[in-house]
Amino acid sequence: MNRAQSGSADTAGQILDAAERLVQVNGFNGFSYADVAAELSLTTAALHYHFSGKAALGRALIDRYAARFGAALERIDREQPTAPEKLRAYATLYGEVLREDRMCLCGMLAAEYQTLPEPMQEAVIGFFDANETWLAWVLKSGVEAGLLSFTGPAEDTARMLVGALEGAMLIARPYRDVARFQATAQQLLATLAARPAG
Amino acid sequence: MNRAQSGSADTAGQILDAAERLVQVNGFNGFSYADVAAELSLTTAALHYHFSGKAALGRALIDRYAARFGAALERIDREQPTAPEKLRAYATLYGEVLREDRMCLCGMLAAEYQTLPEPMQEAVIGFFDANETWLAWVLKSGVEAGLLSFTGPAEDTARMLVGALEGAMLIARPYRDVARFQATAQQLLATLAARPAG
DNA sequence: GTCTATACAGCGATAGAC
DNA sequence: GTCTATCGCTGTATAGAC
Repeated sequence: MNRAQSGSADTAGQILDAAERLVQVNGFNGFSYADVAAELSLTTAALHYHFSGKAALGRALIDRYAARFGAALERIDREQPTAPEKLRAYATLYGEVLREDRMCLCGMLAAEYQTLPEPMQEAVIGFFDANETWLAWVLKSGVEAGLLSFTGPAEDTARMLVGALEGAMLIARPYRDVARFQATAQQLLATLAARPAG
Repeated sequence: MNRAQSGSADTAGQILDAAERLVQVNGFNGFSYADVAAELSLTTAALHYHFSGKAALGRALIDRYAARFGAALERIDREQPTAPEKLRAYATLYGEVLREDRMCLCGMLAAEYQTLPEPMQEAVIGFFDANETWLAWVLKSGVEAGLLSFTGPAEDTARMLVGALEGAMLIARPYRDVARFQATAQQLLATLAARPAG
């Protein structure tokens, strides 16, 4: 199980694995069917058997990525009891992606958004919406438990967190410096910690 | 003066204006010499007279953008007396770019970093370094004046700010929602405000 | 399910006329 | 300083054999 992260066995899965890595590193406009085919020692014609075109492949990429991310969030909910711990685990998800010299798939696609086919645009928005919804829920529960504190609606802080983490990845990657990301993540989370009541 | 922002008169400047907009919207891998030529009713051959190739054009793009940004920072230093006001003006710079449905040029190029020719990579890093240096200086002066407060080195908070603002732009653009960016910016700045001594 | 072969559009770039 | 014309390459995609 969870083969998606360690490499898929079937051809369609292998195509998705290779394409995913290529998009996360080079962008959707920076990779080609030929790149994927070469990596799997296939021809581009074989790729077209599994995915009708680049747009369909791209959409499948986001759908699988979003599903995997959703599963990771459920796992965090199960394993991390408190809101601050959930947030820390959430930031760690980003850090793990960055450690492989990748950008978040949807962060990369957000940059290229204007050039994407509409089915992909739709799925990118869905990814961010899901993240913000989950984060807002965590933030609210953290406030109720007296473990987090911030001003304004939880939704705003959720959006701030998604944006800040994506941006920290975006900038850290050219520097090839994961510590740069970690420092920002830690700083953001510290900001949300509830100060002892006085 | 400052013709760069309102449209250049000479051909080279017009090419830079058109290419800049195209890169900020579609990315470096999402625009072509043909796009720029069409927009100016020129041929791609004419473009090659002014810029030897796409790499040279890209480098010139960043250099001009960075110079303009540097000038904007100097202007902020002149016109905004206090650190919090400087930071607010800094965030406004980002907001103005976003209002034109553009991504920060170097934020966009950071996403495409791995596919960029080396002279462009170098210039992108230089842009972020300059921003962080300026921000760190502003943050330090704000702390000394008792107007800002944060924990850890000013350099870390400077990096956090650049990343968070770039990320907020990145995400706000697909939603075509400038308010989404403004909310994050405001939240970040509020975080840095010095709490009245008690 | 994968191949060979190929079509066709787009790309960056150059030569040489004007 | 801009044009026409063209080259070589890469891109996505398809037809049809195996």
